[in-house]
This record gives sequence, C-alpha cells and structure tokens, in this order.
Amino acid sequence: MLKIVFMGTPDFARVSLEKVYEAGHKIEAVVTNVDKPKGRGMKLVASPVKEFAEEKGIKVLQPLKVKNNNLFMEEIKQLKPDVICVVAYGKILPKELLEIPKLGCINVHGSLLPQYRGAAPIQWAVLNGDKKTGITTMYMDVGMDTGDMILKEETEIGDNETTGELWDRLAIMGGDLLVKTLKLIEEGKAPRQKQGEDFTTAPMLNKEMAKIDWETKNAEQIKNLVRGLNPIMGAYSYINGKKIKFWKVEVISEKDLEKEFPELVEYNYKLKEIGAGTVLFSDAKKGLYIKANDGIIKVLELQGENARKMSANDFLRGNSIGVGSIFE
RNA sequence: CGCGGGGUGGAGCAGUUGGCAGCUCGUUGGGCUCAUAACCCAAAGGUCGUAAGUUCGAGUCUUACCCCCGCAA
Repeated sequence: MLKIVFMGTPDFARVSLEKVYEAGHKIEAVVTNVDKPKGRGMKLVASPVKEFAEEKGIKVLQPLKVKNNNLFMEEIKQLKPDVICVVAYGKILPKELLEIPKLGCINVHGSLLPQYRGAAPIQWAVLNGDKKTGITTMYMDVGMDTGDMILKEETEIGDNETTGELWDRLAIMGGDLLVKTLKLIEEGKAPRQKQGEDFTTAPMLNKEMAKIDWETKNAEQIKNLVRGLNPIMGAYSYINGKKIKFWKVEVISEKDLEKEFPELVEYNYKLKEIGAGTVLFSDAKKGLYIKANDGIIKVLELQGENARKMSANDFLRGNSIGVGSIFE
C-alpha cells in the first residue's frame, strides 16, 4: 500500500478520494481549498473532500496558497508520501511540491489528453457536441496538464447528456482509473507516454457565453450550449425584458413541426422568413417552440427570474409568452 | 447582518386605491365524436405560510416569526 497525500476540492475529487481510501491506501493527509462562503447567507462551507476526510478522521490541510509557502511545504515533506494525487484541486502547484513524493504526483484529468488541457474539459466536450471523451491520468509537471500520460479510458457522450451527468460519470471513472494507476505505480509497471504537441485547451467558462446568440448559432449549437451549461450556469435569453434560463431543450426539424401542427401548412406559414428567436408556439399543453437557424428549438425545461426550474408546460400555465414575441 | 424574489384550491400564476377569492391547467361526472393532449356542459377542491395589531371590514396596511427560491461564491 502506498502512502498518499490527496489534493482536491469538489465532489468530483471526493469520488476519487473515496475510491483510493477504499482501495486501502494509507492517506496521510488531504489538502483542499479553504472553506468558502456559500449559498444564501454566505455561510462558510467545507469542500466535499474535506467533509469526507473529516468523516474518516484524515488530517486536513487548507493552505491559503501553496506557492512560496514554506510551512506548508515542510508539512508535506514530513509526511513522506510515496505519491501525491491531485484531482481538481484548484491551484497551480510549484515544482518544489511536485518533487516531494518519490513516485511522483499523479493527476486525474477529465478528458482524453492532449485534448482539452485546462480547467473545464468536461464542459467543453459537451459544449462542442463531441461524441466521446474520457479520463486521463498523468504524471504532473509544471505546465498546465502537460505531463506524461499513464492511463486513459474513453466513454461516449450521449446526445442529450448534460455536463452535470457526464461530470458524475467521469468522477466515478476517474476514481477507478486512479486506483488502477496507483496499482501500476506500486508494482512499478506504470506506462509513461508523452503528450505530443497536437493539443487543445479548455479554458474556464465565462459568463458572457451563457447568453444564447440566436443569430449566429444554429439549433444544434444552441442545444449543445444548453446542455453544456447545465447545471453550471444555464444558457439564457431575454424575452420582453425578462431573463429566461433554458435547462433542457430538443431540436426538431421543420417537418416534425408541421406534423405536430398541421394547421401550419394551411396558413402557408413562411418559416424561412421568420427571424431566429421568434416564438412559434406557446401552449401550456403542447409546449414552447422557438425558431432557430437550421431547426426549431422545443423547450422542455426552463426557469424564469427568481423562480425555480420547471417544465415548459408548468411555466406556461402561469406565465404567458406570446406567439410571435422574440427571444434576444 | 452579502443582494434580491416569494409563500393564494393538486400544478403554475393573477388579485388593481383594503369591500362577496379569480385565471390557465389538472381532477371527477356527463355530453359530442370513428377518434383524440380536441370540443361542450357541470361539479368537487382554498383556515389566502404562522401569530398579533390597525379597521365597520385585510389576500390586500403594520409588526414579529417560520418556510421556500434566485443571484452571488
């Protein structure tokens, strides 16, 4: 069994920590981000990793910074870890720290490296509508996710899978792959493969991208934006000055729409002349349909200002959205 | 004391200057129909979050409390 120091913060990391713990490794300490004010009332909340560590009586370290922090560095050295496992910790680690464990620092990354190096690999895979992604474990070096790769595991991304759903699946895969990786390291059989220069990056998401641009994006891209930002931010759009967040949508074709509403044909509805973002139908029973470039968006789940998430049908019972009004 | 929204029949909401509590949907019964998530008729279902106060009279004003939600992290 290996002596391990585990560094990580969110629920994604907690899953890995649990698996490593269950695999029987000796976890000398857990390093996690400082408690942050969270939720209504801004109360201080411990990270999921810290919670688990406290349940199991594992020592918890929460340095404000790791760079140029001699006290912290000494503390880690004292523990003499064989391996340091880093999973979504949230801070850049200095060379000095990476050199402490004699068997190396192992990182679990939520993509098939060298694709999507950076902070938000899972989100970007969904946003870009990728069909597959995966988990990579690697030996860390000073660069951003540039270390030599150890193991990789692929998985398909469902057509309607959200970032949240994929996130949960990858967390489990990541934990399992980490345990496998540790086993190989322990046995001295871990492979080591360079990443090469053919990489892409997955930078942090910013707020502006959550706004739906009906003009430049087509229906499929809008759907990917919606599921890619679920449940992190939620893609939104304005109608009559009110902000609406879309949580679940599907894309249907013009033909599907005509099938659903045969009267369209009789009215000689000129779909092509209608601008993207225009509400085509808004019916508490049939749902909310919005014209987009290259298809029609059918909204399944949405959320109004200061309101909770609800189905489009529920929403339309109390909040009316006029046919012909435009999302922008 | 981070900012803000809200608690009204099963669901989502409206309720104007305080004056008999409404809308859409659902539910139940009936009708129409080859048929329907369609249409027509009827019915059931609410101590308007809790407590106190102002008032001839409060969902509507005042105060306290409970609960829920959104933003922000």
